[in-house]
Amino acid sequence: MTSKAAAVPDKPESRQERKERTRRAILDAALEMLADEGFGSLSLRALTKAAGIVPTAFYRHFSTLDELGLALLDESFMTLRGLIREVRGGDPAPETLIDRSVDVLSVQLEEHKAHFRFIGRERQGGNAVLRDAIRHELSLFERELATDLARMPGLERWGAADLHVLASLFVDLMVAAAGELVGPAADHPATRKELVDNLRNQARMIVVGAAGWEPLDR
Amino acid sequence: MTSKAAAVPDKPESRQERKERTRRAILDAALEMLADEGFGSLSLRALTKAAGIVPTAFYRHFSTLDELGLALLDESFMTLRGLIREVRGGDPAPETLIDRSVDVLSVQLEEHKAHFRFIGRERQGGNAVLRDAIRHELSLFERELATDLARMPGLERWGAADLHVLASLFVDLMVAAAGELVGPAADHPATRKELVDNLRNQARMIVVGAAGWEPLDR
DNA sequence: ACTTTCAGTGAACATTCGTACACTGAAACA
DNA sequence: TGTTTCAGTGTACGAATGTTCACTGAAAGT
Repeated sequence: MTSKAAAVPDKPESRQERKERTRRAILDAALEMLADEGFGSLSLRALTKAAGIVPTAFYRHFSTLDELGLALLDESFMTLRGLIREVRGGDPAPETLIDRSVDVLSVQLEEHKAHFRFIGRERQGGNAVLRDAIRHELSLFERELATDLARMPGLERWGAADLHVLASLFVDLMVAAAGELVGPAADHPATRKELVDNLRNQARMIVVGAAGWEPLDR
Repeated sequence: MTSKAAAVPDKPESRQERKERTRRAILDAALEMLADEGFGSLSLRALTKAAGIVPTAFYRHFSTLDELGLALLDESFMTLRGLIREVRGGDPAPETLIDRSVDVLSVQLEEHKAHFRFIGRERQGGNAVLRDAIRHELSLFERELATDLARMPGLERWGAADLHVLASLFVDLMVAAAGELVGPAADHPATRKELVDNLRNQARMIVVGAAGWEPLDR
């Protein structure tokens, strides 16, 4: 097919190019299979078959299944960090911040559905290594969010504990919303709109709470 | 051992008594194993071995593994409903309601850790049947919570949409907190106290938000 | 006292699993 | 040019999987 009909000479393929290509095939196959099953019940044989390689070839890229899981986590948290960066970029007008954040989340969630689904699944999943890694990364994410929030007008005098309360509320909200929006129910546009609208209102109610919040102790 | 040494005559065991006993053994074994793995990777052979029966005997109680999962869900949501009932009972003074709810949740969570862990795991787990069932039950739970909230002072004039926003916030918060509190990190008393304290503050911030909330449209 | 019911047994099955091992062939290197 | 490296192949293995079937023996029903 592509050998002669294609106009581009796609033949010359470096050795590490090819390796990287099958590595991606493995990662993509895993992400697709993880839509139907948990990481714990992921079969190496079925995975490699879906990736188009023979079972034993897997070990040329990962020495264990857990290593594959951690690689998937790296990818997934890359996109999660991209989310916060995209929200931060542009105008940081406090008024439009909620709408902007919800919109960005909605778009990124649709674009990298597999990554967020993976995080949401394995966050409470059976594998202890993945679970702890996700917990750690999410706490870093929350911390980063907290430092951002500290610069918001009206929150300058909040203590670390207050910021933690608010940031964890937002993270919990994001995780919960992501869990809903990656599900099959969110494919129906009207249902998806309801979910996003409710998410926006939830965020607003939390912001109202933050506005009326009197900082703890001290 | 128990045949002669025991003072109680534990011999006379009815047929359905015995059946119920092994059924419980299966359910308990499953709940224990589900602390380490997802339902999707639950092995029927390992399960029946843990329950003290031969693999094929499983089918005398459940015709499929999914049926076992649904039975576990029934149990788990029984305890969840017990939670809301216990909060409702006693004095419904709005002032102490948050502290009371958090305390009840903390105790019930410790007492029925396996049930809540099961719900939290399979909520985003691989099995579509369990996932949908949990989603449905949680939406019922949220609805029930919403009708309770509708009777609270200051919320009498809220619309269904407003109540949905607040109730879903509380449910998300409860699910998130449960996920943290069933983990091994919550075994350390100091860590657990931090988690519970933060949960209480999160609930308070939401309540402040609800107090300052102006109902949608109309 | 007999027959029936049925929870639990035990052997056997076809699959699927993860992994070890020796291999091939082309790219990278000398 | 000849040599080395190494991603991917193919076979083979023991272990574990879910499910079948005929069975046993004691409780339940007659």
